[in-house]
Amino acid sequence: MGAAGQEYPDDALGCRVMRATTMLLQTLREAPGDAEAISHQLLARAGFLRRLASGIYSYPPLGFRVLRRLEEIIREEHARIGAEELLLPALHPREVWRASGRDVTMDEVLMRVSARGGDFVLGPTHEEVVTALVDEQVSSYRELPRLVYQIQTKFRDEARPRFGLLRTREFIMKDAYSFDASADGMRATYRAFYDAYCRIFDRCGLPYTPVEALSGAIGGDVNHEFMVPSPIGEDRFASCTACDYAANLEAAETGAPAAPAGASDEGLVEHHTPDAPGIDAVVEHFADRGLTAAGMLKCIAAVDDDGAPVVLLVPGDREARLEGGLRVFDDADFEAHPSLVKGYIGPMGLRERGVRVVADPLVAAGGPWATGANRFEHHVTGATLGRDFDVDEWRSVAVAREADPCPRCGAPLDIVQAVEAGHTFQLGTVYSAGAPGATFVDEDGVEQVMWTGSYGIGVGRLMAVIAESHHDEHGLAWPAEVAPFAVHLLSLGAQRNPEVAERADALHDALVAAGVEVLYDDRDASPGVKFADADLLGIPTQVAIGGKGLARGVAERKDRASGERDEIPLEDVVASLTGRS
RNA sequence: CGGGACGUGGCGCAGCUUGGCAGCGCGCCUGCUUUGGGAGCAGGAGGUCGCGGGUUCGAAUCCCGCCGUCCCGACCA
Repeated sequence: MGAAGQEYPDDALGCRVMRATTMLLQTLREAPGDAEAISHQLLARAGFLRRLASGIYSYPPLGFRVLRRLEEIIREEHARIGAEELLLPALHPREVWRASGRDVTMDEVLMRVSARGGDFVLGPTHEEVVTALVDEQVSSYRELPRLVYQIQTKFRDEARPRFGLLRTREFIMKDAYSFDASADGMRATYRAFYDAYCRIFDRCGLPYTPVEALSGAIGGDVNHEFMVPSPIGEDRFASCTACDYAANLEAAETGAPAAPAGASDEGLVEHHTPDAPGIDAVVEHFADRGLTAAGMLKCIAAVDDDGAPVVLLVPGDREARLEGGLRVFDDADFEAHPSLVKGYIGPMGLRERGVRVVADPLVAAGGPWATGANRFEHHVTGATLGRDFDVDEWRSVAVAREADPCPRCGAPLDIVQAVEAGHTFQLGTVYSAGAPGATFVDEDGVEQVMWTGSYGIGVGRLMAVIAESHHDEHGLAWPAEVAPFAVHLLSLGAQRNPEVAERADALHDALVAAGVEVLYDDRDASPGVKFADADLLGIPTQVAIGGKGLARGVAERKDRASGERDEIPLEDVVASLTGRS
């Protein structure tokens, strides 16, 4: 055994605690009862994280090393596109959020703090702060573009933290922000970030799909989510089985449906349908006519950006997609528009009453329809497009389903459950033109507004997603680039065999000297315990030194991911692990 | 915020129905024996049974209130 307190050089992560006997690490045979997701169970069992409170986690050294690895990959790829790292305050004067209006729009997730200096917000994101910073320091087009990023803890008062690191109240986030002199510049910068993101996720060993997304509360136009398929995903996206079309289900369109059904001479008939405000109740009422939900026309009343009423039409067995700006009617809206009867809306005569009608193309392919009669407790059957009602605008507003046609090529769509691991936005001038604002003087001496983008990756979430997709029944199996150590060295039976201890100690020292990041399991534990823990921790390469191998002058090596084993002559171990064989 | 479940040593759980010395497995400490895929024996440490109140001679157990945690839903840069 090496002398206690012996000094070793710091490794690449600035850590010299590499012996299991001196590391703050406890593995658990059983997962904590509050861990549901497999990633959460394994990360907790292997000692990568500990829960302090709901959605708040500590990272013991092993987990911290994985975070540092992820950060290093992110730093390298950001450096490649010329982005500079900076650090921003976590504590923001509440006035900053009042000025941008997001104290209202993000009200529910803001964590507020009062202190002697006044009222503060724990930053959930930093667009306002960084925009103000760049505006102060940049005044000329000559200084643009500017690309900056931060890696730091952010806070959101999540309604429901879940699945371990997937959704937490305090989380480590990489956020980047870009400032350009023109829309074209912004688009070029966006492309650079998009490519950097692909490299980052590739290096993390993740199967990912960039999907088109809605922009949500952040605002802006073009944006992509980087999705990793997973059963714990909170999102779903549509993905074409033939071309590269992929979009979040909230944004996914579908192609034109099959040819319209043959003409029918069924007349429009009004029926008394007491106590049947929903699709299910109406279907039951007309059960003897063979009506199904697919034969009903679902009519959703909404209000658009300008406050004007819109009715969306989709088949009754479909969900309607409310695109940006549309808001479903509340009770006050129904009072303001008495011609739209809650629970009994039909498309007939709406245009005449100044209500815009937007229909999914599926509506043209079906019918005649059963639908609301615009009269309390009455529905109609036989409603036919062109005869009984018309449509102002045809648009894909039904939520896509498995096997729906792709909007680009018509091939069937897959629906995939996934985790959003990263998100890139072209913000345009949303923040730079408003408060706090960011402007510069162009080559003609005229003041212009900067064109901006923002680009986020949840670092803790990334760790969970990698664990989710890199494990087996024995434990974790980290991809090489993100593993906490490169090599897990196990001494077997060192207590009773001094030569094993000597050889293992010497090998540990030699590996450290050669710059190999090695975790040395020098505990006085049985071989079974060490093997089981090694498989649980998931360090890519395991090297075992034991009496059996020693007798033949070899160490045994196992590749954690594939399970493949081989033997290496002791004198060749360092060379083979450093790639110099 | 709505629905459901659960809070008992570091971790996993039993005990609660029917009130009567707080238990089991893992982990931890000491000793001996073991030793190539989560060893055995012996001894030991560690718990205000989530918190507060009530009922009772007596409450982990029954009643009331609160807090916390997880799951489903709503929400979600």
